[in-house]
Amino acid sequence: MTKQPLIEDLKARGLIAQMTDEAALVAHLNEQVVTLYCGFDPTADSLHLGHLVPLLMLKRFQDYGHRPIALVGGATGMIGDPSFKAQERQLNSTEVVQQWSEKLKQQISQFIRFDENDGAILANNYEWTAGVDVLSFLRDIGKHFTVNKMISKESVRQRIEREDSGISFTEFTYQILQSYDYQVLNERHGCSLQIGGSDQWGNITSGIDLTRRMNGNQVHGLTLPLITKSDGTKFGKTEGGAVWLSANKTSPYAFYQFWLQTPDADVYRFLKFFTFLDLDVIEEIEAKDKASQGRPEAQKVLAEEVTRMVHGQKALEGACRITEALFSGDLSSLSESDFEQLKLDGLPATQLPSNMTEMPLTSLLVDAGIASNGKQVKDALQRKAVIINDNACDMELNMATEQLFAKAQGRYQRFYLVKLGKKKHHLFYR
RNA sequence: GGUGGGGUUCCCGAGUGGCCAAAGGGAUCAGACUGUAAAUCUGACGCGCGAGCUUCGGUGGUUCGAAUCCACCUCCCACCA
Repeated sequence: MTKQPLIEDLKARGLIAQMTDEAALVAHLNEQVVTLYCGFDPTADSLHLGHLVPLLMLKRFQDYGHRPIALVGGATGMIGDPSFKAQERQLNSTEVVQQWSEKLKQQISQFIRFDENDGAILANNYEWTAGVDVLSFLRDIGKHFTVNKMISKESVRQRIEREDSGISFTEFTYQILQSYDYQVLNERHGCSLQIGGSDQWGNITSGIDLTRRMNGNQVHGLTLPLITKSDGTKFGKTEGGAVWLSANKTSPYAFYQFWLQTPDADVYRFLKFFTFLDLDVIEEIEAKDKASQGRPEAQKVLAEEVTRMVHGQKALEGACRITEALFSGDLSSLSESDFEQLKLDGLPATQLPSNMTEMPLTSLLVDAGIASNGKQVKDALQRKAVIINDNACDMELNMATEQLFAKAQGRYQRFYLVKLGKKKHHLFYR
């Protein structure tokens, strides 16, 4: 296989924001199997899309023969990274952080091979941080940091200079902890490269300094760009908040839909960021899309690739089945078992309550989670945007829930596909 | 501990006795147009189908009436000690 050099590929994909001495790093990567690490702090019980790029980055390195260490921040997660955060964070309890750490470990193992002899390492910094006593910490580690330097970091500057917020000593110390990780990993595993989001640059360079001072080793750093959207809104968010990698928090179907709705202006960039497709393949797709009128193929490719990677082939097929059924427009072709299958595939579904006499349609839909409040439903009703089994409803029918969901109205007497707007679908059944 | 400045609906941010469910912007949702895209335009945006109900850090008070005035408390920030 004639792959182009790793760094060249990463550059071409737009995946590098900053790196320490490029020539030295390239040479280093060419000479040997490099052990590199990236940290993931447990700030929730699942990783989300923001973590995906660095995670895939580890895999990219692994595919090129290097050895990744995925570090779960059981210790750093207890402290909270202040980097570019406007406000002090709420501390989580030890138990919660540990629980979350376990969840992250499981997720990370889906992406990176940890099973081989010379393979990757899954570590938790709690292991070497929890037992350090204060005096040792201050004398052995703290002595290598000057406050002057710590204060001048761009990542904490706004917190220090801001009028309306400060920074606790706890969070201020974060960079020391992360630096310590690098030093320990260098010592134990010969780790010589740390990667992370571009907000991590300050923490990474701190760690490089500490490693040089304590271990006498010159190590490297590389950061990835922040993923932006062309319209300036935040990437990775939907109505319901973050898009999670856990199927329990974001269903494969919702995940697939998220990618399918990628704007044209972003989709080719995202293909480079989030898939392992070769660059010339991506270019080919782009060229083809440009040549053809109408709807591009790229979103579909993106959605398929990423959903398969995160949730697996079976889940992808389920997501496609739902998509096909809901957006092809023809409900009448669905058999009774098709409906059952949609339910299994993860189309949001709710059993109808037994008594709907007094229940407005708004309440039913809000309770099912289709809309967050009745006003949205009301608005939709007024615009005839609520559709039950192909029949548009209006405001007059709001109190007629019982007859709307009467047996005779149901497909096979029991299925009701409710559409709110063009994209929100929900299955009711009895 | 002292002095000063703050805490408004998801976010930013106006409002300083009635005209305030509270300007404006952002985010979000829906409609038109499209390609489940973008841009644009329109509407919604505390809760409730509705009558109506509950908000402006907290508690009390002044007043016919308070987000707006007073007291106390609380939290945040800056400077000084």
